[in-house]
Formats: sequence, C-alpha cells, structure tokens
Amino acid sequence: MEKSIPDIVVGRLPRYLRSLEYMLKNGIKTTSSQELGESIGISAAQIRKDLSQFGEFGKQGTGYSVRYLVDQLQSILHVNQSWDLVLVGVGDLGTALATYQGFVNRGFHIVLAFDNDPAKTGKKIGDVTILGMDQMETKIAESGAKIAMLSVPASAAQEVAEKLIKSGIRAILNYAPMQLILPGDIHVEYLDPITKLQHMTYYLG
Amino acid sequence: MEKSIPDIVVGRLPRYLRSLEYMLKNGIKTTSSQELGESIGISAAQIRKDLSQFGEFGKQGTGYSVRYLVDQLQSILHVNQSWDLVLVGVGDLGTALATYQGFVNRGFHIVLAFDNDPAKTGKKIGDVTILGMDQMETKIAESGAKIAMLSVPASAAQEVAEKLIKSGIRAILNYAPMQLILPGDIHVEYLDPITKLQHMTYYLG
DNA sequence: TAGATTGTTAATCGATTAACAATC
DNA sequence: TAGATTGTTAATCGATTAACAATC
Repeated sequence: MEKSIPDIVVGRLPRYLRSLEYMLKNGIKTTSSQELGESIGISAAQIRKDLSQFGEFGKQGTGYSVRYLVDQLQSILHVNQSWDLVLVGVGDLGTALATYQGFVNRGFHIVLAFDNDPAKTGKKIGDVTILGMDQMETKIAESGAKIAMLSVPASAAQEVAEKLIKSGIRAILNYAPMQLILPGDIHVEYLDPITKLQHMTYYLG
Repeated sequence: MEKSIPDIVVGRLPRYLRSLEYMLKNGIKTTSSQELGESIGISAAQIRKDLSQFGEFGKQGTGYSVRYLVDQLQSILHVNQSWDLVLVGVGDLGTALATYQGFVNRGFHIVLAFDNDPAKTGKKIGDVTILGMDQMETKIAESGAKIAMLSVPASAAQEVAEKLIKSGIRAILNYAPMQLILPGDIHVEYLDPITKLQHMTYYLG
C-alpha cells in the first residue's frame, strides 16, 4: 500500500527545483524553507510539508544543502536522465519549439517531427527531418518515445492525440487551443495562451 | 461589500466558453451542465456551482441557451471587446507569437513589440515595427496597453517585468522560464514548457 | 550553550460533490 | 402532466497554515 502524492504537490516541485538550481549556479550552498519560499512566493510551511511527502532532506537549525536537495528533486522528478520528445505540427509555433535551446539544456531532445503538409515533409527542422503523418504511428512506436508536444490546429488535436496514444505516447504537452478527452492514465499539460489571456482580462475590468 | 469570486473558478470560465463557442459554431442551440461537463471533463455539479457565482443563466428542465451563455461569459470575462497586447522579446518564440492568428481571432491585437537586439529594431514583425528597449516605457504608457507577453530570456525576465509595470502594464503572460515576484495586483500567467514537462516526467517513472 | 530551523500534528480554510426542492 | 434540469444547501473531501517539540 503506497501513499499517493497529490498532483498539486508534484506540480510545485519543478518550481522548487528551478530556484534551487539557480542558487546552485550562484554558489549558494545552503538554504531554508523560508528563503526558498520567498524566492518563489510560497509559504515556508508549504515547502516543508511538500518535501516531507518524499522524505527528510533538511537539518534542524541549518536548513537544506542546495546541492543535495537539487539531486533529490531531480531524482524524484526523473529529470536526472534524458527524455525523447516527439513534435507534431510544424507551423510557426512548432518551428520555434524545434529550435528552442531550453529543451536540450534540460535534457529534453526532439527525436521526431511530423506535419501533414507535403511541402514540409523531407525538410529538416532543428536536428530532425519532418515526416508525414502517415508514418507517425510506426516511427513513434519504434522510437519508444513517451512524450509528445502537440502544436496542430484545434480541429485536429483530439484525433492526433488519440493516434499518439496508440503509438505509445503517455504524456502530451498540448499547445492546441483545445481540451483533450483522453484515458486517465495519460498525462496532459496545457499551454494555450488564449485561455490564460481570457483568465486575466476578467480582472482588467 | 462585494462577494469575491475564487480565482480557480474564474480560471475555468474560459474553458466553458471555448466549449460553448464550439457548440454555437456547430448549431447546437441548447445544452445542459451534464453535457457541457462531459465535453471538458468537469462534473455537472461544479459547472452549475461555478456559474451560480455570477448569476442564473439556465432554465430548469431545459438547461442553458448556448448563445445566451456565450454572451454572458464573454461579458463576464471582458472578452466582448478588443484588447491590445505588447510583445517583449522577439526571438523564435516571440516571432511565432507575433504571427499567430489565434490572438487576432479572439480579439487580442499586438500593438507594440520590443527587443534589445539592435539588429532587430526597425524591422517589421506581423503588423508592428520592432522597437528598442529604451523606448519601452514611453511607448507602452502612450498606448495604454494593459497586457504584455514576455518572451525574453529567464535572466532578463524579472527586470523587464518591473519596467512593464512602471509603464502601466497590469497583466503579464510569461513565457520566460522564471517565476516573477511582483505586486499582488499584477496578474501573471505562466506558459513555460519545461516546468510542465518536468511535472509529467514524474509520472513516467 | 543559545539560536535556528526542521518535520509533523492539529486547526483552519477552501473547494468539490451529493442531494433535492423548485420549476420549466 | 411527467420528466428533466436548474440553483442552492449541506456534507465531504482535500489543501494550506499555524504551532511546536525535536534537534542540529
């Protein structure tokens, strides 16, 4: 019988990690829940509570070793390894994603790219050659990739997502302005700017 | 004494609106909390509860008029008007944002773009000419724009954000991989893919 | 040692779900 | 009318905060 960690807690860990990596890069050896909290706008109590879900990483009186906590969080999040990404939809946004260095820097490598425009297939984008959608299922299955970035039009997103899952994809970073209805064991994160803008305009009167 | 609506409820309204607009486009005249909920993976009870924060929009026995509810939600979210956007940072991602038609379609218009690279200033991107950062504060203040999209490197994000606020910006769509620490009356939404990917890799073992 | 800070428990707060009278 | 579905209240569930003994 395993304890299940709330998803909302897992979602905060990457933010802790980012701030701690920043400290590490700047030579800060030790921090406290208080200091870490101030750097990202979260209460010290919440940070201690969140971390306690995974173990005991600090020392009373002195706080946390930055290096040790970075190592632990990387391990918990499984980012102490390289991950293969699949890109579907190579429009303006897809092109920007394919050439964005931030992915590689954090161990995320685009290994396949697909587009349904015949004018694009065969061309290179970043390190990979754009393939047609007809090759999607077999190529992804071959690659063993588990994560896809979806930057197709909203009208195609649901259908493409279902094909991705058949190909073995288990997590989707969805840039399409479309809510996906998928099995519960598939992880989807949404990066649609319109929804976020409309959320903010509420407050702008 | 006004009742304050929870932010988490406000955040769901754009999703309701999107699904309802889709129904409207497809000629669906009436819907129920049940049907709407199934289309976006939210319980019927929650939808009714959320909507009840803003008024009574339905009819017992028949449900909601799609057109009426769309109108109401657009009005609540203030998206029945045009909004001016400012773009700061015109790299690959910024370029993709500037040319993305999805913004214009929803009434969001980029009216100013800034970059600190002298090689870029003076060039056109989308409908606007890229200006240098030195012109940022005055031009934004002149324009009266209230929303900015931030796609600068993480190292510059906090500083640029503070300048934006001085210029009159009150909401920031942050693409930089960096948590911003800003006054409480400034609204920030985060669209950083790395944090989302690291959230998902937790579950991929 | 004295001061600082953890990990954890209990208290509080807020969000979601269930249930149902009202009524179209 | 009978069936369907709302808006709302009460019950449940989960997340955050406060407090503090333990201890470095």
